[in-house]
Amino acid sequence: MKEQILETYFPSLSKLPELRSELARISTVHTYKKDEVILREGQYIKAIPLLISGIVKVYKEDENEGEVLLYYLKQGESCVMSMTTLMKGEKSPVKGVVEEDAEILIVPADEAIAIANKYPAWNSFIYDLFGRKYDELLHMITTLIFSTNEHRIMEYLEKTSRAIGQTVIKKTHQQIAQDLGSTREVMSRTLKKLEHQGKVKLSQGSIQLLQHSH
Amino acid sequence: MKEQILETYFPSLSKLPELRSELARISTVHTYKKDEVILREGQYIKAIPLLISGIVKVYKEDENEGEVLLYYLKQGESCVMSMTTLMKGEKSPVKGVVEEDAEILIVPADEAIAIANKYPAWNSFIYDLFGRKYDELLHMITTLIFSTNEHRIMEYLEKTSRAIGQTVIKKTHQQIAQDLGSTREVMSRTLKKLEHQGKVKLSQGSIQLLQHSH
DNA sequence: TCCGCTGTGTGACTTTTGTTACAGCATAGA
DNA sequence: TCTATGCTGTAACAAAAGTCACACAGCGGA
Repeated sequence: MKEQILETYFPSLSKLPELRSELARISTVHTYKKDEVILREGQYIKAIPLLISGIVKVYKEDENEGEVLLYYLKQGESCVMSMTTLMKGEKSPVKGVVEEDAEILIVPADEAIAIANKYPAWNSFIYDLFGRKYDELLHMITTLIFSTNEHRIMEYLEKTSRAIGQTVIKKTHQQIAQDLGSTREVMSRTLKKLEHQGKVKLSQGSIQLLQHSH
Repeated sequence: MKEQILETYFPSLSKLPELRSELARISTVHTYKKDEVILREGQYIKAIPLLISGIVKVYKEDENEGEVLLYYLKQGESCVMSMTTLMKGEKSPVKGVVEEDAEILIVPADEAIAIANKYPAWNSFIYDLFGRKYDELLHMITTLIFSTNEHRIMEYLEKTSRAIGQTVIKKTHQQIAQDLGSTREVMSRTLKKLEHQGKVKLSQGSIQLLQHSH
């Protein structure tokens, strides 16, 4: 059954039957509810999570100020920071919160290291994921430097829409402000502007994305 | 001689004599002059660079606007993006420019993949580096979101000072503006402010760092 | 020494973002 | 149906960052 899950959601880890069955043997499936914190900043990594279903939000906290949404983790993904942090024996620099009820395949830390040392395919999997998330961060940086808030909010809405697989995003302006490290008033003002431009439709507690910017 | 270099600058890749001699065998040493572009955005990765000496600046370009300095690469480091990008067969999302004349150990792409598949230590090395650079990006993001320009410039000066190993930074306000994706006037104004605070001393074409912010 | 180029300083203004303060709206539950 | 509470809209102001215009300083070559 776990082999079947790996086969379906983690094809790159399943090509080698040996790796697949070893992963199936050492991992356990857990389910988490919305808003559960599965990874705390400053905590040592005890396991590598492989997402089967649901969505996990990954945040970076700032010492004194607030926190920012970095990206979402979806089906077939894992928290890349976990792997590198684990290898270095350091504490997690990020926080993971369940956004949509999630089923997660948990691979214990020491077993994950053994796997990494034994199977090249595991490293390829991690490299691939790492590259993708790294790209997202790079894109975030250029947006922060070269774009306006307006553009940034549109990208946030698009990213969120893509993650949840629908155009209606059930979030308050306050929540969006928190995810972006800004304030409610600025969000309200900017969203109104976007509505006038016909890009979104606003209602209580939700926003419908009408047009994609790119 | 290359074994000696690995031994000295890449100890984690030298513990296993077998890996060390294999790396020595397949790699070649090249020297690059200041301002040489050793890695272009949009280019396929042909080799993994391991820095022996000198400094390489890594930039991310924005489609329409400018480019931003992401971080410096120093002795004992490598361009992490190269490895993940290489594994995925994609094009480089960043640009690498020599800041101080550099000696670089070049490991050809296909050989690097073979090494990664064969030696766990190589992957540990990459994970470690990746984690460090990822952290730098995360820090950059929180600075962009939660701090002022003033703070950001201080961090830039400190980072640069650390990289070159001295407190006098030979850069014009224009160059700094480019590295940060801002404008010369804003840099001049802010630097003047920092000088009044006694944090830096300004002269033509160079800035002396007097105090560290943290 | 003088000229010219590059680099720097700065005032005045615009745009963008954040802050304060408050009013009105929507919805769930009494 | 009414009301409390949370969500949204918006004006007015403040602060930060970017833009424009121009003066002048420093340095290197003719």
